[in-house]
Amino acid sequence: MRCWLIKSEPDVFGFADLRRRGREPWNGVRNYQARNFLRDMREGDLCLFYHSNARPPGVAGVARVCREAYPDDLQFDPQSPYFDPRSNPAQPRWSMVDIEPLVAFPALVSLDTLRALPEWQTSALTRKGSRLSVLPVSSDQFWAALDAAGLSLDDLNAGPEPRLQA
DNA sequence: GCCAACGTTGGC
DNA sequence: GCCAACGTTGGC
Repeated sequence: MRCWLIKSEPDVFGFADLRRRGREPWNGVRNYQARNFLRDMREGDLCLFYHSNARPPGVAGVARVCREAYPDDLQFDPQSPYFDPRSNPAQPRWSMVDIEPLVAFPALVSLDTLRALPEWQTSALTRKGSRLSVLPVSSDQFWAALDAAGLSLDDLNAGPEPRLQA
């Protein structure tokens, strides 16, 4: 099982939204490196759900991949901001996975907190100027983030988050 | 294949 | 709102 970090702007779609939805297609990724990482994801992989463009930015919880990569339908929708006129259904350019919420962090683990952890020194997340929205995370980094949230393996094994009311 | 112009990301 | 860093586009 691999670990990942995925970014989302909470004003647009935050971890609480994922808890309300129960499950969500992770669409709109339009960067080749990030897309390739999406395609590497396997069912059951864990994702740190990161809030970008937030004050403060940081990890809000853990999600789990519940469907592996398939074509992102928004690339074919002319009404969508994610429409890509150069893609075609025979050879879709962009992919998405489905994710579900697993554990909400009791409190956000901020970017500042991650930066202070030795495990995170080498991450693309903490590297200045890096804008990658999907990136691999080592198991050391994953557990360090979970520990910073005050959580343990037991909390992950407790199973999916109860669905929030919409 | 180079590279200038442009658009976007995302922390601050 | 600013702007540094980065990716993409397209003329040549």
